[in-house]
Amino acid sequence: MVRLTVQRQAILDLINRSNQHWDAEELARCLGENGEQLGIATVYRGLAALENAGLIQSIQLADKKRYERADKGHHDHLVCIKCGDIEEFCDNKIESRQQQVAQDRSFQMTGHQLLIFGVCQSCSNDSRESETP
Amino acid sequence: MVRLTVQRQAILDLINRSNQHWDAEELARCLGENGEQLGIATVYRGLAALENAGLIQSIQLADKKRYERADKGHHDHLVCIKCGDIEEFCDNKIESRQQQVAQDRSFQMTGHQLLIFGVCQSCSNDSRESETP
DNA sequence: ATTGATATTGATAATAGTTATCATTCTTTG
DNA sequence: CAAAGAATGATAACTATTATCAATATCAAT
Ligand SMILES: [Mn+2]
Ligand SMILES: [Mn+2]
Ligand SMILES: [Zn+2]
Ligand SMILES: [Zn+2]
Repeated sequence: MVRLTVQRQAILDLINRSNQHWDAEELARCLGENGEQLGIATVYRGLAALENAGLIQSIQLADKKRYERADKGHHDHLVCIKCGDIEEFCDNKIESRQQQVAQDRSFQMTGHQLLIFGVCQSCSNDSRESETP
Repeated sequence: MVRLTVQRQAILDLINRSNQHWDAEELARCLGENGEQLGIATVYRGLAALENAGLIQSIQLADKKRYERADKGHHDHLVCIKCGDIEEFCDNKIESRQQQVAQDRSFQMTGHQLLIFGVCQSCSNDSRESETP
């Protein structure tokens, strides 16, 4: 299993204390600001190790990977194309239909990722305000 | 609307004649081998322009974007983690549940992407053969 | 505790996919 | 035809991530 070095523990603690979806750079910066400065390569390796161990989870966005706490369990995401905000949801009907789809094709599913893109509530309020009525 | 230059027409034709999920590099190489050599930047720009116009569609994988015919309409994908093979499916129950999830949160959905990862049938056959029984 | 094997770190080079720049070459429009 | 507007292609630049490698740290016996 993973060796929980001070560096990895720092990464894990920060992620577990928060509710965000962190990218490697943000994480390194935040740790640095809190006196826990670690090399960017160590952050990438630490994140990979922690994810392998199931201690954190991630989502792959178009440009970068983002990590979050694993104790929330599996869920999927709504991504706002205006502000980048990420909301979460889990729909059991969707989850079970996916199993079915895979089974129907003799495809041994190991995982999945569902991203819903669009405009979040707060962003659509913002644009409504600035309309010419 | 898009200007259908000879370069873009070549890209579009190749995609429309095939059933694959092309990345920019593959496309450029294949065109080059068929006497339609175009700069890689032109390929990237052409793909973006054609997609904007709705003439092709794409999926964003972890490492790169892959393009395919648009006339098949929307569908989602099963990606084999062994051989990279990409299968397609469309499940109306999943599609409608997504609408519901978005609506419930006042999230204005503009699109989505569902990737199911796992081992395809042919790859799981392969590994069964090489087992010690 | 000492030693030797193994794993981790951090600085930095390298890689991969993609976008930006810019001079040149089409197209379109008046 | 001439000016304005796009598109092209070579290549530089950029971003996220991985590879390299020497220096440390940790582990597992002796
Ligand atoms: Mn999440
Ligand atoms: Mn497809
Ligand atoms: Zn938003
Ligand atoms: Zn396969």
